[in-house]
Amino acid sequence: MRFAPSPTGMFHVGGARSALFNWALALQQADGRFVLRIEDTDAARNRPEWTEGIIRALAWLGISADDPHFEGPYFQSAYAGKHRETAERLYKDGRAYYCDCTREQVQERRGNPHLGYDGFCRDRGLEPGPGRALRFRVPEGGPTVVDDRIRGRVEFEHSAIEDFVIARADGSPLFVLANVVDDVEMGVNTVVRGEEHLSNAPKQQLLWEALGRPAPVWAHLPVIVNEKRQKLSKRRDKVALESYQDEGFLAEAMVNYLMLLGWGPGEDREIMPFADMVPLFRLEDVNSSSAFFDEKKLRAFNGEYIRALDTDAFVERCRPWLTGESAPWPAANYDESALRAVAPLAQSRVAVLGEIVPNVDFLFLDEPAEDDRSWAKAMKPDTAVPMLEAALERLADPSLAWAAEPVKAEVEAAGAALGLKLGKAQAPVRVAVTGRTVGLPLFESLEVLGRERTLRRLEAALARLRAEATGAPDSAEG
RNA sequence: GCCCCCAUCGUCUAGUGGCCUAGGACGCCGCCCUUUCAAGGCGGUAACGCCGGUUCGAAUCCGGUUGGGGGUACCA
Repeated sequence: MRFAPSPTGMFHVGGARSALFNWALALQQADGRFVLRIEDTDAARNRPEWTEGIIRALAWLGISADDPHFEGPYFQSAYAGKHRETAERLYKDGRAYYCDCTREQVQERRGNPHLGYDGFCRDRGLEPGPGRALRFRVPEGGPTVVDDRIRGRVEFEHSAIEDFVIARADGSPLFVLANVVDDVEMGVNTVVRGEEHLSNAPKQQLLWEALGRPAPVWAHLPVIVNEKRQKLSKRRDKVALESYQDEGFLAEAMVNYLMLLGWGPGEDREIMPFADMVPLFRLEDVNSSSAFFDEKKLRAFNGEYIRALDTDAFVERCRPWLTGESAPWPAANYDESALRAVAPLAQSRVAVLGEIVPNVDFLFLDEPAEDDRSWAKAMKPDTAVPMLEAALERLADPSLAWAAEPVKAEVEAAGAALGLKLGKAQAPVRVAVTGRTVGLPLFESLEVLGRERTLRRLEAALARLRAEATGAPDSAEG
């Protein structure tokens, strides 16, 4: 097994799925190896942080460098000598030849920019030299048959494969060559990669044969597409694994979802830990049609995984959003015991961990969050003012035990006196205290918030309501 | 253009000639529960691209067609 990404951008979900499939296969055998090779030969487009990102992302998915099945990372750039050596050998064996044609010359001869190389230098016997690239001599007749574990036999007529370049004029190897040379060196026997590489397979198989090695087992995975059914692109689609991680997707959920893109454990099962999938995974069972990356379903999976956590684990995993830089409240305001008190209530309400923030911010913010739409919806002066006044009066009673049930009873009673059912009566109170019409169960929230802060917020809301009523009516909002 | 891949509900898929009046999941809709919102429960919506074959019988096999997609670099 091997996974050979190129560090030319943020690590994305397609690469993650390929890595996972490779990983599952490697784990199936005691001596299975998952070789991570960073293909960094395109110096202009590589950056060290991308490489670090790949390793970090793999670790997040559970593909850990600490595992004995993991090997690497190797860096392709370190094997340049071997690449050149192999290119030279291919030339000496007559399997490749030098060519000094420019792209313009080829096009001029063929008259069509889409037609490939015409073999002009095939028999010119050019020696190595400046301006001369090395081309592989594709055999004259017959096809190369790629035996793909997912797609079956795929035939490529040699007449349709041009004599492709394997080394640039400066001697540096191209992907097709470097990739094969490294795989040969590293003893890779199974290549599982995206469908976009299918057209490289016959060329690489020819190279393996030219080097006197049996070609590896090939498996070309269906591409992952966007809603327009185009291959996911780093430019236009949200594909970075890191962005999902930042939003609060659980690695377990991401892994589970990704494994289901093109494959399934069978028996109508979907939610399943990776470890249980490993023994069940078979390349032969992988689908060959492209799959849409459905974030809605990913979210549903994530919700399932979040709800399956126990409270401690849930709190633990929410911590980065609660105590990190992004938290909207002053760090000193954070109170873990308050959080723990409402955590079970929040757990079934968040689909991604990041959503914990708007659910609990009323506990840690000095003022409730400002949400104009909520205010406009719940704070209709004719009902909100009397309701808040009544609630305030009842809740201010020092003999009232400050707990969810008694508080609920008071608010309910205050509403009843005004002819409001609890559903209506609680709305202004909720907005006054939390800033929003939706959120955690209100009375449990008030219990945790405490009497003082609750009363203060009710007063503040009432004051604002009165100010708006007596203020400039022409500027009132609908 | 050329080469190659693909084709079941909106989406991910089950299905490998009769078990299919096509199953599951996400989504969507409705109902129940309910202090909001979720979660949960119950129910519903919705698909074999098309045309020919083969066969007693086709979502399943074959051919064609249409439609998607990938590749077509001295990128990876």
